[in-house]
Amino acid sequence: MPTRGNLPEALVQAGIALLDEDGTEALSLRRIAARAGVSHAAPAHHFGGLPGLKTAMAIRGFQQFQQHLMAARDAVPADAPPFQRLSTVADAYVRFAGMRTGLFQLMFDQLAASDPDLLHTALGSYLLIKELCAPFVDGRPAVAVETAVWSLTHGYAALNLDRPRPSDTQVATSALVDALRLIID
Amino acid sequence: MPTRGNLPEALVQAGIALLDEDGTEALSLRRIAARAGVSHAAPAHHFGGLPGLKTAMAIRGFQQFQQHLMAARDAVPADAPPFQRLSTVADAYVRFAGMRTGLFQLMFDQLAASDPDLLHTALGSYLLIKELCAPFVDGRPAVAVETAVWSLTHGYAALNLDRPRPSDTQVATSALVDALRLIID
DNA sequence: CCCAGAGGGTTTACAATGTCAAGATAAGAT
DNA sequence: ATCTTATCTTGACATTGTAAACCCTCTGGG
Repeated sequence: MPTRGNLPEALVQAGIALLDEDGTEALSLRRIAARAGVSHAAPAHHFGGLPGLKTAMAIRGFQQFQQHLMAARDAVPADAPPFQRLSTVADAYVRFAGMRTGLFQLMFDQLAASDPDLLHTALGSYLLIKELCAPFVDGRPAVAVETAVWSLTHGYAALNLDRPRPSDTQVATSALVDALRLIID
Repeated sequence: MPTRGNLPEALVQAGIALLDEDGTEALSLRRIAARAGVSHAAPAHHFGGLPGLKTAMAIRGFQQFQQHLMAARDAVPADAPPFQRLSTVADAYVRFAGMRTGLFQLMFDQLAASDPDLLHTALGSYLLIKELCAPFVDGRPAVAVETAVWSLTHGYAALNLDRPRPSDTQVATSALVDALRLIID
C-alpha cells in the first residue's frame, strides 16, 4: 500500500518494519523504497539520501522508545515505591533493546551523528529517566545519579543485545535491578 | 609493503589501520586488500569473506583492548587502594572507546555474532574486570558486582562515543568514577 | 629429473547498492 | 492558457562483496 500523499511517513514506517523483520544488514534504500511502493530514487527527494532517512528512522525510534518507557512507568501502581517504578522502566529499556535490536542499534548509531532534531527527540527519553531518578538524589549531584542509572541500564542492554529476551519473564533483568539497587541506596 | 608470507596478519593490520584512520564507513574489503597490496579477492581465501575478516579484526581488537586495560592497571602503584586501580582501568576502558571508536564498535558488533574464538578472546577482558572487582564483593554475589561495574563502564563509554576524549585529562571521566563509587561502597 | 598436485593470488564477471542528472507528470498560481 | 514547482521515475555510474576460472610456484614422490 503506497500510502500516497505522505511518502516520508511511509518510507520511515517501511524502513522500521524492514529493520524489525529482517535485521540491520537487510536494510537498504532500495528495499525501503520498494516496500513503500516507489522507485529507488524517491527517498532522496525527501531525505537527501540514506543517511537522512536513517536519522528520520532514528527519530521515530526514539519516539517509540519513549512511548514504550512511559507505558511501563504508567503501568506501575501510583502508590508503589519509587524504586519499583525506576526498575520497571529500566527493565522496559532493556526489553526494548532486546526486542527491537536493529532499531535500537540504529538509534544510538545515529545519535553520534549529532543531528539537532534527533538530539532533541532523544532528550525526551533522558528527561524521563531524570524524572525517575529525582527521588534518589539525596545530597548528591543529580547529574551523577542520572548518568549512573542511564549508563548502567544502557550498558546492560548493549551487552545483552545478542540474547533477545522473552516478553513475559521479569527474571531476565534481575541482575540489572540488583545493580540499580547498589547505585540508588 | 605487502608483507609477503603472512597475508592474514597483514590484512588484519590493514583493516584496523583503515578503521583507525578513516572510520567505520570507509571500511571495505577492497580497500583493505589494496592497502595490504593484494587483489580484492585475496582475503576470501583466508577469511572466507568480509564477515570472517571482521571477526578476525574484532579478535585482534579485543587483544589490544585487554593489553590497554592491563597497561593501565599495572601503571597504578602496587600499594594504591583497590578502588583507584578499578577506577583507573574503567577510565582506560572509556578512553579506548573514545580514541579507537571504529574498532570499539566493530568489536561489540561482532560480539553478537557469537564466534567461539571471539568469545574466548573477549573473555580475557572480562576476567580482568572480574579480578579488579574481587576486593569489593563483600557478601554480595560476585556476578552482580561484576555485571554492575562492566555494564556501567560500557554504557558510559557507549553513550559518550561521539565525544572523543583527550588522552591527558582525567577529569573527563570523573562522573564515571563517582558512579562507580556509588556501586562499590 | 620431472611432474603432479595443492596452496595462494589474480582476473574476470555479476548482482546489488547509493547517488546523481535528466525527464515526466500533475496541481496551482498568474 | 501557460508557467512553475513539487513529486516521482528512468537511466546511468561508480563502488561494493562474492564466486568461478585461471595461473603461478613450490614441494614431494617416481
